[in-house]
Parts: sequence; structure tokens; C-alpha cells
Amino acid sequence: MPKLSAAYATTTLQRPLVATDIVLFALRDDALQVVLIRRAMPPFAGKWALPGGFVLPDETIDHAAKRELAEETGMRIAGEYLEQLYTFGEVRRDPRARVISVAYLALMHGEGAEPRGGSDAADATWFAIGSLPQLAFDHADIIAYALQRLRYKLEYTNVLYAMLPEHFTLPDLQQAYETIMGAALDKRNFRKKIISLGFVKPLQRWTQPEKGRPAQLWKFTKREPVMVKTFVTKAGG
Amino acid sequence: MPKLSAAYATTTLQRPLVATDIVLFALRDDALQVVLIRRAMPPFAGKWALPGGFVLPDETIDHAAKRELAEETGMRIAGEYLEQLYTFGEVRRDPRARVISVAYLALMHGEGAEPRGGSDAADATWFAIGSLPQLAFDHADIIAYALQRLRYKLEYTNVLYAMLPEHFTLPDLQQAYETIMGAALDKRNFRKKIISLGFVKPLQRWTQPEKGRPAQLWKFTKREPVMVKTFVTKAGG
DNA sequence: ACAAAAGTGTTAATTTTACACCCATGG
DNA sequence: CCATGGGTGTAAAATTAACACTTTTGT
Repeated sequence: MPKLSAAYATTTLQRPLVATDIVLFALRDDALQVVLIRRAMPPFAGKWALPGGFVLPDETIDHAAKRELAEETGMRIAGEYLEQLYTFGEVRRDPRARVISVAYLALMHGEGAEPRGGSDAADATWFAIGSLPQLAFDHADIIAYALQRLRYKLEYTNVLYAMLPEHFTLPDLQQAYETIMGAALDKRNFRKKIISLGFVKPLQRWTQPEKGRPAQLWKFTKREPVMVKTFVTKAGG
Repeated sequence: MPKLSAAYATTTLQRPLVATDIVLFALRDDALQVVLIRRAMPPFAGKWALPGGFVLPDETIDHAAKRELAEETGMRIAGEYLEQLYTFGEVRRDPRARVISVAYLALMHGEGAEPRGGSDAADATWFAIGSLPQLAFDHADIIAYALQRLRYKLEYTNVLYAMLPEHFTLPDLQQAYETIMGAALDKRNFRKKIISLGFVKPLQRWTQPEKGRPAQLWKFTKREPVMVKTFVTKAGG
């Protein structure tokens, strides 16, 4: 194996370290929530933070993200959604050492998904986006960035498949959009739009509500990321 | 300063290293071109690669990107455009060691901007996107990703300000779009669109061409990133 | 029959597309 | 007056936005 350049080798003891932080969102109790852990170790011991940790030498960054999430919260991103967000590299973002963190956006459906602390996490639980505690490091920035990205993605992808159960009603789906976007949508226009995009298809099944008319159940046509076919300006003349 | 956890400290000698690679695009000779360097050192000595290098302990990643670009090519990203793209972390992407690379997208206007080799670069020059040489590492993937990102950005931002001179004609601007998107656009519709977006404003100056009618000069209203005000679904009902 | 929630259609406004000729200049 | 490239408008089509009543069920 060829050696690294002499110039870089001399700085070896102060190289930046590489970590990953995961913003795992789910819809719970009609709110967008994120999993946080209570840090067991300094710095910021006792403070809430995103799950995450250092990337090991023989794993990809994606793998580190999934592993740390599982270790610290018990949550697994299986058929759900995991996407690299951004790499945060301010020099003093971690008081211990120079740590560069590759942040991830993860989505899952949150009903019945209870995190449990583990590893470096004294505790782990969901927080609604609107009532986050004070956070360690630059994790508030990371969450804000993740939320912005999620909102953009809702506009032109089907990523919501990861946040809803396999079968759902259109009012459920609309509720999910509204909760995440923080805005009310017109029911008729919403339905027309979402159906015409082809993201969802109806089942021959209906809910059995205690009150009100039963709602038809739908499913996503694909449970993998699909983009709207925008983004091709037209030719001509 | 608090210490890192014992578990992580034991892996200290094989921590991932952090580098940055820069995809610097410019429009030259009616083509989208990218700066490549010829590697002076192994691995891939003699092969073409993106400019880039390791992140030093006391600099941000953005800074490392600018510094390495300057060292290896002599090019400076001043009032231009620099954006973090994606972090590439496959375990064996660098045969020397575990190297994680934070890739950047940089844009500048390329007329009269001649790179020169330096530092670890035996040579540095522009290549048209359509005729790239064989590339070291996963740099072909990185360029492909950067190109995709640039094309998306053209659709909803004014980033082209970084790739055009301060004053330009609308045919120049259209040509730039077409070159990057790889598609022809209708002249009248293009003008209506770009003007209605408010990205550009006309000057009271005209070109003095050798042939044909003089063209009016325009400038960008803002020489900083601005997004189209899309991305807000409407409320109601 | 009432309360609750689901479902449905039409019109106006806006945006996007298609398309062809006239204008200003230099040689 | 010709060649070259710049500049312009309008109508059709598609998309988006606004908006209110009827249906189904359980009690």
C-alpha cells in the first residue's frame, strides 16, 4: 500500500475525526417527532443530542449511521429511508477534538416504535419538533437543516412512504403532509394532485371508524424513492 | 478537554482520514468544462483526478476545499460559488488508507482562467465534460453527481451568475443554460421565463458585434444564491 | 335524525407551450 | 441589399387554485 505524503503524515495526531449524526423523524400523535438521546458521557453529559458516533475504519458512513442509531436507540432503519444530509465541519463544533460529522436524515413510521437508551446513551426518546429541549453540539442546526430538506423532499418525491403504515387513508396522508409542512391543504386539490402523481393506488378495503364515514385504504405504488418528473425544461423553436 | 471514549481511542491508528475533492465547473468554448489535475504522487500517479486533499486540523472543510484548489490549480473561488455536494465514504475508495472525501461543487467563469499545476499536481487543465480522460479513485462518480446537482440547481436558482461575466446578453445566458442542460430552449419562452423570475435586469448598454444586430447587456440582480419561490403548496378549504 | 368524517366536480386564473416574422447592424 | 444574429407577441393547452355540498356510517 502506498504511503500518505510526508507532509500529511506529520499532522497525523491531530487529524479530524469522523462521526455521524442521525436525524430520525417519525409522525407520532399528529406531530413530527425526532429521536434524541440523553448523553451518558461528557461533553454535554446529561444533555439531549442526536444519536450518532464515530465511523469505524471498516464500515461505510451509511453503515455507521445505522449502527449507531441501533446501538443508541434500538431503532433500525430497514425498509425505511436513510439519506445523507450534509457534513458539518466547523472547527470547534466538538469541544473534545476536531470532529467532522456526516449528518443523515432517516424516516420511519413511529407508531409503536419506542427507542431505548443504550451504549453511550443514558436514555432515548421522541420529541416533537415544536418542543425540543436544549441540544448538545450544533445538533439544533442539524435538525433544522434536516427539517428543511424533508419539507423540500415532500414536494417532489414520494418519501412519505417511509413515514406511513403500508395501508393508509387519503385523509391520513394529507394529515401527514400538513403536519410536516406546517400548512393546511385543500382536500379536493390534494387528492387530485397526489393521485395524478401516481404515488399511491387504492385498495378495495375501507376503514371501520367508530364515527363518520369509512375511508378507503390506499398504498404507495413504490416503497422506494421516486421523484416527480419535473426538472426538464422544454425544448423548441 | 474531555477525552474520547476508550472504545474509540483503541481504534485510533486506523481512523478514517478526511479529504475534500472539488468539482470546479466553468463554461469555456461553448462547453461545460471541469478542472482536473494530473497526479504527481501515487496512487494513480500520472492519472487525472479532481483537485483536492486532506482537511487540516484547524480549518473548516470549506476552507480546505478552497485551499487545495488554490494550491493544486492556482484557481481561487472568490465571489463565485462553492457548495458542499456529498460525502463519499466507500471503504476502499482510496487504496492507501480509509479516506472519506467531502466533495464540493464550485462554479466560476472560465474565460481567461488558466489553471497551473502545483503542490501534488504535476499539471492542471480544463476538460470538457463530454471528453473526460480516465479518472483516479471514484472521481468519475463525483463529477457525475456534481453535474446532476448543477442541472437541478439551474432549474430553481440563479447560480449561473457565477459562471457568466458580470454583463452578458440574453443569448449568452440561454447558451449557458443549453450547454449545461444539454437541451435546446425556445428563445421567446426562455426570455419571458428568466425575466419574470427577476434573476436578471437590463442595462442601457449593447454589444458591438462584427456581424448581426447588437444585443442588449444584462446583469444578475443578485450575485448570491437565490431560489425560485416555488416549494410552498397552497392552503385552503 | 343527527353528528362525524369521507368523498366528489366545476370554473377561473395562472403558467406553460408552440410557433414565425421583423429589426438592427456591418460589409 | 444581403447576411447575420437579436428581438418580439399571441393563442392553445395544461396546470393550479378556489370553492360547498352530498354520502356513508354509528349512535
